[in-house]
Amino acid sequence: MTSETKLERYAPAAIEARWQARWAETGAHETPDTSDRPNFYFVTMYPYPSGELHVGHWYAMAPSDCAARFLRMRGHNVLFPMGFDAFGLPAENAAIKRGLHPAVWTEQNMAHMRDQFRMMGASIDWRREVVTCYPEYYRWNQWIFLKLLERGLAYRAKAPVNWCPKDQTVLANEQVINGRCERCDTPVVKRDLEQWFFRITKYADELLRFDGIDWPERVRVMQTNWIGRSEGVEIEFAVDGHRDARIRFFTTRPDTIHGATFMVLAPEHPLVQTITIPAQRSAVEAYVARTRDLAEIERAAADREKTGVDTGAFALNAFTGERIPIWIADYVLATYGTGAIMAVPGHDERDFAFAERYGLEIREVISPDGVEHAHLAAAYLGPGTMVRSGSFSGMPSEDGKRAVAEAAERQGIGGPAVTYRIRDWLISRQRYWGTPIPVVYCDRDGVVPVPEDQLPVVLPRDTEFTTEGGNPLARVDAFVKTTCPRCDGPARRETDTLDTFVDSSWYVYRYPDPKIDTAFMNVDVARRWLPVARYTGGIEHAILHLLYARFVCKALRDMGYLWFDEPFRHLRNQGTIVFGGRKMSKSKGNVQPPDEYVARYGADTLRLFLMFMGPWTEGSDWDSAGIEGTWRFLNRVWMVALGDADLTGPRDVELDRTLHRTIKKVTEDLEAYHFNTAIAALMELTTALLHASGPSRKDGTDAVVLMLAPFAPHIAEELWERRGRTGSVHAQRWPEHDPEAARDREVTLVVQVDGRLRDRLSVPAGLPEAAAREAALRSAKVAHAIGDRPVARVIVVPDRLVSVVTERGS
RNA sequence: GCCCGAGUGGCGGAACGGCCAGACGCGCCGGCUUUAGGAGCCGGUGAGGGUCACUCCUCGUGUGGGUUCGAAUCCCACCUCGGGCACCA
Repeated sequence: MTSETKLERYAPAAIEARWQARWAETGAHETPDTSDRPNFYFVTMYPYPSGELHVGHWYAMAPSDCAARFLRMRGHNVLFPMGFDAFGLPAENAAIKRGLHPAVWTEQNMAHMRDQFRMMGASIDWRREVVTCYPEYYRWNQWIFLKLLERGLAYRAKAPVNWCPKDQTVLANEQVINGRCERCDTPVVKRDLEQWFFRITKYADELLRFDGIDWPERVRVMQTNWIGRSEGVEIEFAVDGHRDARIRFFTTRPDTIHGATFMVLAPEHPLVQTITIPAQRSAVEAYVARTRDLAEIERAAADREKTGVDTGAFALNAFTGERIPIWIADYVLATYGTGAIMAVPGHDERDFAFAERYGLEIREVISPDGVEHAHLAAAYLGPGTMVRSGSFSGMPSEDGKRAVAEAAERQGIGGPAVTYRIRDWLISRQRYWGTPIPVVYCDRDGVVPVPEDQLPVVLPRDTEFTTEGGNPLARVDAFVKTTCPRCDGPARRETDTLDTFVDSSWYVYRYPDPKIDTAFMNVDVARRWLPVARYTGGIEHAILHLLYARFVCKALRDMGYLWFDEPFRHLRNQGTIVFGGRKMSKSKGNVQPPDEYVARYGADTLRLFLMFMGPWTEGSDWDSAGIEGTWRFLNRVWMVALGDADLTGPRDVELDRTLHRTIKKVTEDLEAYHFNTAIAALMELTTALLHASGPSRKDGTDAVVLMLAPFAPHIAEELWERRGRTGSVHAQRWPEHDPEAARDREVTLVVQVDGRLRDRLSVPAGLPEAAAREAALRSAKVAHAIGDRPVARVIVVPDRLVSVVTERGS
């Protein structure tokens, strides 16, 4: 491909800077609220302002930008906003370490990251930026809290909660991963503390439904498992010698109730104190104390030997009439069900192990073969026939579930019940850099919400950040000491701040008009955009942000503030980008800065490379080795678009066919976020163009520049201009594929004999079956492969293959 | 332990409503160009075998079975890796 006039080289640095400046000047990415095109709200999860956009951020955001640009060219008025999840612990830790105020540190980071977004060429409408640490934003965070409080969806309660000793704060269950703090990996411990919660459990059933939203199966499964709905019955047994004491328990296996030979309470169960007999008191108290100090990971280790202590008390099994011992053990969790179980060692592995260790009775009440066995070597978990079960004996255990439940109901000691694994969302944090929870504590009036017209409760700027621990906010007297809004008497402000997941649970409602100061959302503008048509982000938020956002949406809907049931209509998660064996993350110290690659190859090449590495939803190992490939590709496009070629003459039907197939492929791939295969198709087309001439080359090249625009926005703009076209390439319509031009005239017919490929025939498309069969049998190679064996049958798949089966071969 | 997802050249990955395995790219090999380095361009590249020029043959998608004229693709079992949940009664 030599060209006589020397072609100027592709120099990305100058080109990218020039177009970024031009886009800023012309407001190219400022999306109007109304236009002649349908509105389309495309959001990618906003980042935490950790300091810089690393390759992991680019991996999340460049493809999202590509998808947004594609939808624009497809005729939508796309709003693609960005903001910062600006509250949170790292800012506070940086303050402690470097003596920089969290606000200053955060502001610096955001400034730098905005520049980096521009460098990436992201088509963000910055007029709509949302920053959660500004009072204009967190004021509405406080307002939402008050609304939830009004509606009984926020409450304060003392409960055993997760405490991270390193971060010196409590955590929500969702933020404890394998017994460790999600942020710092420190094992968490349980503490009994009075904290603020959001009543997410009230929406458990609705959160299990995903009607009308297009979300990945994986996320739906994760949320479903996390919510953990379990149907069974709740029954209560009386405690022998205690008139009023009843132990309620939940079970999914009422059919095994005649095998309940003892009961177990969680050590934290409120009845423990009441029922423990004097002789057992010291042993029980010691065990309770030991449990309290145990780290959650140790307690939760399923392989750990079961321990427990006898309370000395007895319950009365209402079905057998027996007195059964009541134990406490830490394998029963205070936070699930009622914190108490009927133990059926014959048919539950955990109860079996416990009974064996402490010599408690193991009784078979479900028999797989209907015969009573004297001894059980292990718990039998399957279905069978009820035995040793009084009047229920002989009944299939599946029927027994309902029969026992009904019997319990008749006796007035129980009934059907549903239990969930999900707990209410703990939203208090004992940290400074967050939204102050807008309540005060008054000696006379108790807990008093701050009136709406006194919002925001501003986070005081001046405080001391030390490593001493304790919430710095609690040390700011001017903040803490206040007057009660009700009685004007002296009062104390709440010094806990809101979990930052509260901030992110509603930020997408704020983007359409982030400046409105009379409401959390500008309804008139938001109606044109919401709900989010497409949302993208990391899979790590499957049961954190994505679950919380659904809950807050439903709660706001029920209060009349939203008109839809789900915040995100369509969701796709990019996979994780792994470097050095772990997820790329600043807190793990393995980030790859993009700067070096941008300086050397340009942002367009890096964007393209990240999208080309592999399927976006699968994630990838970061290995920059292949970046040369996308760089070369852009150079080839440059050459095709600007190099000399004879553009006169007849059309090239074959090239036109390649072109229209490529348009179809790239269009379909981009709809589905299959960036890697779309780029491969563009590479193929570009190579074909390099060797072509005539009007087909010209049209094909225009199409390549257009289709490249979402992937590599700068070079596409430059080539569009240099090729003498007017307007921005990004304002053009996406090319349409012509099915007629894409259609094959000739196809390759594969001929198999006894399953082996023996010949390929080039035949006209649409060849009738009989003719295809005949053509195949005429082939010398096929005849040779058949030999002297008789042909048993011939299968023809039109335009694809002919399969010949011989008698011996079949 | 339970529930998902995935195993394809030296590497990243294509093809998965059954039908030409390895698109595209990296790397590597050869050639052209260049004073040289670099860059670029052209060709080759799953393994093995063959009158290796053309045509050709055998094997080949984690392992072992199965269904089918035909399996990377469907079914069963197993192994390995990744992710989620994990004493949830």
